[in-house]
Amino acid sequence: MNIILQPPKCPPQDVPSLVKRAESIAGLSLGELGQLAGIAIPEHFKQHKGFTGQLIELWLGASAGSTPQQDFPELGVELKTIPVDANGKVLETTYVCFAHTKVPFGTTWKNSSVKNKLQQVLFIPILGERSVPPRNRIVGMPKLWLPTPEQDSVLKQDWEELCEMISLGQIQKINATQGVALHIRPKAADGTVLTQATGSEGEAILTRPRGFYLRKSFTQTILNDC
DNA sequence: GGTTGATCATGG
DNA sequence: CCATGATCAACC
Repeated sequence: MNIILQPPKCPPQDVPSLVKRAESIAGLSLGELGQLAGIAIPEHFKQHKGFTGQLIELWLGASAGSTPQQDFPELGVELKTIPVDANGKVLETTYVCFAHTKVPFGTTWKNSSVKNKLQQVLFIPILGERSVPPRNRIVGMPKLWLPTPEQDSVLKQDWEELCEMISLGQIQKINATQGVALHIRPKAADGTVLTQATGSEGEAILTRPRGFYLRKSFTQTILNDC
């Protein structure tokens, strides 16, 4: 009666089959998925922070760890795993993409990488708090999300405000308290990594690389709206 | 307890 | 160094 599951060898041909694949692994633990795929699960994620995402990518047939940029370019779908607790509460913010420390001329919300990434997202909740060993964390039911006009508007406002500060040379003043749904935080291997930016007088400065992240409250409303 | 800022691994 | 995948842990 048991169906022997194994990771697909090719990318899904359309969005419904992608969702179907995601649904087929819902309810299984990372340990089970690892075992079926012949992959060992780390005891903790202290040094393997991207492990869950890569395991799910494998099981859904995304380009295996090689060429990033988009998970399913043909489908226009971005894949995001998101840790939740037993009550479905979102435990972490969600990384969206790198934040340019210099805003290229002509960049608008419509052609921004943030909007591009968030056009269509398949969220896969992973049930398990930090106290739960990774192998015992359970894959939840996937949720395919397309921003509503209201959500798009909120994201657009946050993005425009943050980009305006960057272009005005105020990047040093940006912190993660800004933004209703979208905020900017450091994103680097460690504190020594620096990148080029523009200072308040228009001069070239070096600053920490940043990334755009979705607030927990925002992703929470997405997951709740089923 | 929840958020912000720091950090880890990997590939190009 | 940039960008992918995120979680850790200090701090308020």
